[in-house]
Amino acid sequence: MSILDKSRNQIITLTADAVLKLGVEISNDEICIEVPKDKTFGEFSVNTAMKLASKLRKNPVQIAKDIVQNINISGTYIKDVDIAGAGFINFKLNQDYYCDVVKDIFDKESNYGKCNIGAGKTVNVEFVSANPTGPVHIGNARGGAVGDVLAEILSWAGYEVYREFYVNDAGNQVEKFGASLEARYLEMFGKEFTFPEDGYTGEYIKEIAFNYAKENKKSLINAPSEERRAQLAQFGLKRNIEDMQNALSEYGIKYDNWYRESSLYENNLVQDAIEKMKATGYTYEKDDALWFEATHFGCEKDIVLIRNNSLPTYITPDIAYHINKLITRKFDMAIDVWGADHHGYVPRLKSAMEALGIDSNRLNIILMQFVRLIRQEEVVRMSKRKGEMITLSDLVGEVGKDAARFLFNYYNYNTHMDFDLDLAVENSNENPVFYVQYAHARICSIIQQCEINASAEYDFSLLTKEEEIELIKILARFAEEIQISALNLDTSRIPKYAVEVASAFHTFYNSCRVKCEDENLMIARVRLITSVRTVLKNILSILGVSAPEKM
RNA sequence: GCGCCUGUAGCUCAGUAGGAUAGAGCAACGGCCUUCUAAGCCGUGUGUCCGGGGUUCGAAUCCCUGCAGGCGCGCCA
Repeated sequence: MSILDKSRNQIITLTADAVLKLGVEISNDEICIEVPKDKTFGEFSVNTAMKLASKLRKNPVQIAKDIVQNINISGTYIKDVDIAGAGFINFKLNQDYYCDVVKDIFDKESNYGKCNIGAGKTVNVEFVSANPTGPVHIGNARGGAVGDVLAEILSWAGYEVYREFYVNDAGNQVEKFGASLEARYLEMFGKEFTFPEDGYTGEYIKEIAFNYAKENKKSLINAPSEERRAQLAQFGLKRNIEDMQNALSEYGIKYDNWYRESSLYENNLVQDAIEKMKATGYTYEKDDALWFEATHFGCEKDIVLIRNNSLPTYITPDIAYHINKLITRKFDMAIDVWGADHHGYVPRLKSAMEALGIDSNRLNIILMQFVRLIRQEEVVRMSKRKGEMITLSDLVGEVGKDAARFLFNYYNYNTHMDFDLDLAVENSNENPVFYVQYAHARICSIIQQCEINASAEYDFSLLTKEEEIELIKILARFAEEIQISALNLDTSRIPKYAVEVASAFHTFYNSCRVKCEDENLMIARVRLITSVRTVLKNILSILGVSAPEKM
């Protein structure tokens, strides 16, 4: 338990006990602790008196007075209790609290910030899952940054986390991919060809066809079309998947597993899923197709599972995949990170889970809003059809993984964000990632120059200046930030918190000298900034952003 | 037409499971380096929280409704 939680629990206990003495029994959950906006009110406040007002038919201020009279703060982190406003009871913390926070950071070090709300639970985080018919593009870059950091946050929150990439290496898109490659292949040899409708038009298709010809002596020109397409598609998929793996690896993402859609077919899991769906009784045949009665589960329309050409639609292997995640592999929770354009698909997949008797709350879908790229103050237009797009590799090459990962996580996934390429490369102060890294580098430099003995006695009660206290207060919140982020599946709090920590440090730096005459004070302050460094380092590692010691 | 997301300062965004006087950064202006990294700090101004109703001690936050933008509503994925 964090020191912050300890202090909160004390406040809850003190309040509940005091209320009990008034002859009213309330549960601890009913006591709601808040942080007052105005610092002069103290660190925490409780609105219990106001809540009890109607029940006791008394003035909230009078109730607050009665409560406060019954509070005994001895032996706690509380220094002072006050009443203000409409009946808020305000608590101030004592120096022991601040000392213990710094000590706690020292003890836990690289584990400081962890919490255990997910202890004993497993979670599968599936993200990016870009189509292997082309490179990882910029839209996936946001999902990659968010998915990876979300996985890391959950891991810090105590979950056992498994990162997965779902490779769509089967089905319609792969057919089109093969047909597109075939056309380019034939074109290259001056043969007659027809380019498929809705085919892939990017330059990379030509490159793949060219490379195939270069690496394979055996010509496909006279092979049957079916074989030719299959050969080219398999070759292209292998290439593309390797490229995606490299690009994502440069982006700092390592998956535990690349799950192949094709393996669902190979292992008969798609057929199994169809049987399971049929067994629910919510399927029927119409127009030579197999339908799932999704309307029964609140969807607007029923869904086709198997087309009249006897091939499954996209959702069918996806149902099989989620059965595999939630039943076969028994993950307590599955998180899918998708683009916002898939939102209509969410209720369909969930309704299939419900039909199968799986609690659909175990499936959490994060919908990323789209990213617009801005260059020279103009929106960069991209067209997937024409193959004009900026890839993840382009982005990492242009702005670096640190800036990209930090900025994508800086905004909540629900916001339609603009990514300004010029700004991200500019090492300016408008770029929060540099602000945070700079704080880290600055601390490293100071610590190096102070050379204190590691076993030196330290006295944190010397850390009483306003800037020191403010800094410690913020450091104390780390585990709570992780917890809230994990509960809300929201990564954006963490980079914002990083900026807050950095800012409090810079303010401290400008008003308190670390390397100073008073040796005891110096030792205490070196310890303090070392704990700031620990927190920054831990945050940056969660974000997958480097923590430079020099800048 | 129906559904989901969004609407807060000139710009980009916070606003913690309704709380006290709605906040940061950037941009603008003015200060701070003979001493630990000025990629930094300090100070100054800004609001129809999209509009309109409602719920209550109290609403940017919850409900209803209107407006604007994005996205979806395939036997595509």
